Amino acid sequence: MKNIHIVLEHAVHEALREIVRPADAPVPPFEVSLSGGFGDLSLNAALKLGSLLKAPPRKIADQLVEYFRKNGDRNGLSEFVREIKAEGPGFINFYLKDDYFRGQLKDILSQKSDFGRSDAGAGKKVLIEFVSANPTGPLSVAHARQAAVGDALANVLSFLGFSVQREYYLNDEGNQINILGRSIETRLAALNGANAEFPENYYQGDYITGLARRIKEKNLAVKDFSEYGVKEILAVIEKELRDFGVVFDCWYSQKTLRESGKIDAAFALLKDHLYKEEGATWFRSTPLGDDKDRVVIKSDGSYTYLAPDIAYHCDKYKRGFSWLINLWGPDHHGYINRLKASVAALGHDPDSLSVIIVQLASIFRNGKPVEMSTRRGQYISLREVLDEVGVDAARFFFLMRRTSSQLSFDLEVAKKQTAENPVYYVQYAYARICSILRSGPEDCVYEEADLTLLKETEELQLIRKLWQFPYTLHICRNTIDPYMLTVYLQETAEVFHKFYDKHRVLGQAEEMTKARLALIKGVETVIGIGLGLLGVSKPQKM
RNA sequence: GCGCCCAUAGCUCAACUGGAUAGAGCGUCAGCCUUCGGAGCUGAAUGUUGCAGGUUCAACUCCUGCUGGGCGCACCA
Repeated sequence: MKNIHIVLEHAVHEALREIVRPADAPVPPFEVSLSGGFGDLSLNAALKLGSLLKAPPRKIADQLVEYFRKNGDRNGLSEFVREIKAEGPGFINFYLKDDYFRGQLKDILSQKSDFGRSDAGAGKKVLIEFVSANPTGPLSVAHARQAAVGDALANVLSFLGFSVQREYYLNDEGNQINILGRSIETRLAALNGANAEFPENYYQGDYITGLARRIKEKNLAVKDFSEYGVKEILAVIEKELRDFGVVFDCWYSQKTLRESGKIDAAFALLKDHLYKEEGATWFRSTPLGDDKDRVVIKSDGSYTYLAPDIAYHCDKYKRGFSWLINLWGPDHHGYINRLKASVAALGHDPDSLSVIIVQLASIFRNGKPVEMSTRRGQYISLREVLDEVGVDAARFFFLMRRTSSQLSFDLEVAKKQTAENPVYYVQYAYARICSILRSGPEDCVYEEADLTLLKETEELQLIRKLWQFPYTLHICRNTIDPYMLTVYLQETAEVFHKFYDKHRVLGQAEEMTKARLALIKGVETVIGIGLGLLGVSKPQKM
């Protein structure tokens, strides 16, 4: 069976050429979108054309529909389409044949865990940089959400044929690292009985004292304190992320970057955009969309934070990546323009850099906000979330809302194994299916089932829902946000539960049971792929 | 003071990026267990999309001005 979208696209282009002559108007962009309740696919080309041609959209829609109906056999539409109607203000809705959907289920059964996989990304090299927290302390919930989003996004993009690398930018030198060293030093002095005062901007957490204690045993020199601290803390961070199911392909060290001379090399490329003033070197970023010019080399000769970052992004392109995705916390949003300006100055398309701001999750416990203060070292850590609610619930909750919107995360709700908790709703559907499949005949070959037996509303709705899976992934890619997948899985679970409530799978006539087993096998496959992409486990039993 | 983001049902959030009757979950109320997992299903109530204008076939979505929240505005990282 030919791909319905190629057929559709050709048919629409052809119809537009016939009905609207190019001399009269350019062919407007059209889009096929999933519609909610009006057919299976809907086309808004007539509405778009209406404004271009200053003609009533509904009239154009009627003409197009008439054309589609007349030429459906020739252009291949009739193979998929049961009915085409112009509805509402001028939408053209396509109602697809049940057999088309049954064919989709067949595809799922044969492609199994590869259903929805595509080569749309054409191997394009994508670098997703996320978390990148300073190695000065354990990760917080804010990093946890970035980790969940970045990892799921990476999974989805690889599934869609992109060549994805996960990278953590390691800020292993500079001011914060010096402060880490001094924090350890001061705690060590206290351990040795000195009555040293501990400044407010030092790292307050208890882990500093732990580091100091170990350093005391090792008898390290003061100059090695920060390096030792970074190493130890990094090991903790790496372990936390691994326990959260996130593994990075690359840890990119800022120190190594500077020592390699790449910063100077990047500045050579930027030469025409740099100038000196008041003893400092400035980057003329204003003409490239920034609010004001930025200092890159301070008057004392040292780099600002922006300098290695420019070189870092320059290096990303040099390593062959053509799409850079950065996940940042909301406190960095003011930084986007200057980085885009740098990218532009280096001769790259600023649109090839996508900066996603991952909004904060505010933590609640039984509906009450949990106070957090990084300064006092009082914040909910990734570790605490992991210990308390587990990987599955944590990841699902972080992904449940649009990445760009703040969300509230109630630890007690996430822990509950009830209907309030959406991750269990989805996993329950999965486990339920597994249970039925276990009770079914052992040697069932699902691909051989007679799918034409599936005629009930709930059955067809379920297949239709499965058919929407690849679209969902497509939306995730376009919005650069895996969140739509969580919504999709909840909806799919819901449609399944409804089907389950109304129809029995086992104990029907043999062929009927086989057909329904094939159907739920398809649901298991799709929910399984989806949960896998989100990094949530697929329990056979709960 | 300047800039960016947000404001939608009692609560948490959607609305496929300008589309059709603004939808879900939770909570509330009323129902469904002789049969594959009740962690489930069915039904009911809930809205002047913060306010005021504007743009067009069409506005929660875009523009302007208010109101109320969050975050940025370093020769810090």
